Amino acid sequence: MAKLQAIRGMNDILPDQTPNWQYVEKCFQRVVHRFGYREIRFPILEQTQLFKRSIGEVTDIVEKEMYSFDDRNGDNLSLRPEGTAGCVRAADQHGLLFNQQQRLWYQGPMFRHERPQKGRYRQFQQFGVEAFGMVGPDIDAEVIQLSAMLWRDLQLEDYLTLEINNIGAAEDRKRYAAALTAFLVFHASELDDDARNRMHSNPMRVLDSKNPVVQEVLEGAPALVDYVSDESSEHYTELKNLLTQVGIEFVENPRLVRGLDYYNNCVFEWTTDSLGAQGTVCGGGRYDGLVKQLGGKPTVAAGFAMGVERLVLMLDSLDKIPESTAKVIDVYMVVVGGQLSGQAQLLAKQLRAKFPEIGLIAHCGGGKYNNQMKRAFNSGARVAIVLETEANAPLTAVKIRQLDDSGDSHSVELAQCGAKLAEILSIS
RNA sequence: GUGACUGUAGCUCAGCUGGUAGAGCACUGGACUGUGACUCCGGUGGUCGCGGGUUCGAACCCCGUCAGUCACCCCA
Repeated sequence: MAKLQAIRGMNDILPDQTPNWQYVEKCFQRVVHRFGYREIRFPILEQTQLFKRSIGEVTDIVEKEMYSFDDRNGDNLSLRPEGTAGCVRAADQHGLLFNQQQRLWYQGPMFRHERPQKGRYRQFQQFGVEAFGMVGPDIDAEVIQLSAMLWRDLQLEDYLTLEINNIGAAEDRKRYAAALTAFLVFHASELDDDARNRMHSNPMRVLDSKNPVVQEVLEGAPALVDYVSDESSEHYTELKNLLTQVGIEFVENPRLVRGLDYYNNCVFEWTTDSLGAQGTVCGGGRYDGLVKQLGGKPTVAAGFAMGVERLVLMLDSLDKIPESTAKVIDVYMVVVGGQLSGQAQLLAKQLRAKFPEIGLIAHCGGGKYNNQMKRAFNSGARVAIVLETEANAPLTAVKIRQLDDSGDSHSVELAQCGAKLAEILSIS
């Protein structure tokens, strides 16, 4: 029988890595709190229909990347491929949206059946914010500012670039798409297969083709800007002013189009060149029509999502994770001789009760002094408490040894153990 | 979904043109040390990703499959 292993593209995060994740998660929670966003949690599984209607029937995500299946009732369900759809569904279902303003954040696993690659996995962690009920560009600026502040806290600001674009309203895009398709059809012979395949179904996706030949053809293509309404342009201009006022640098990328259909007006991406092919760490924008599209009362919205794996990868490769992140224990209790087990466990219990904040490992499994001391050092503990007696003699004193360079060792009576420990660790 | 490369002990890897698996680290036993050391001696540990095929014989050749890595694609 074949060895059991994790599903392709789904990673185990081992104890050596979890501190890095916790570091990122804490940073995010701190930042989000600063802006007054509240957490919302919603299911990993939803009706497939939700994603089809929000993300778009002809997007790659829905067409070929969703984990969909019929459950025992015959309902077609999907593992969520992103967070916004579920967030909107939950918020609307519970009456959080109509005539209200909401600032929400979420975090959790998303699923997309893609070929695994660096920074791209079939189960991946996303972290996102969604703001509902605010019309002006100030909320766009706010969510961007929130992300920028996270980069600052994570010391990544020098490695990320903000790209923005105005993709206009849905009607604007419809007119533009028609014009673009006409252009592409005219130049079809100069395009690659990929672009030809997409020029009818989703012409705007051709814009961010990486093929230089295609890009050259696109030089002469109609520009989206020319099809965008005045209202939309004003919104965009105002957003740029706001970003400038709060000191956030950006580059305008007229080719920036997002892969999910619900976006409109201002969209943005934070990208890096330190991650290989998966350069986008965070992406978002406005989606004013989505709530209505999903059956709710019209409610404007803006938000973004970021890939936590990519952030952790970035922090790792740039060596931006603080040393202290890996939380180690403080005390390792060395227990020489099986007859001391009971007393060791009792002493450990008392110390843990007395100093709830310290981490204490009481050695289990026997073994000689040398090996236990070795484990004590390798554990990262600051001190070792050594329990050892002559054969069958009662335990009346312990040795507290500092595991730093000093190597100081103190012999103390059992009753004084706690006090001495507190003194050495400078705790009360 | 397409392509390239990779898959040998817990870890890092070696194994020449096919002849019944090796090193270092780690772990562990002992010697020496008033004691995480150093040095020395010994030990545990591998169905060579999995399944077929060719061959007297395959970790090494062929096919398939699974997984990993990177790129395309797409996106976070």
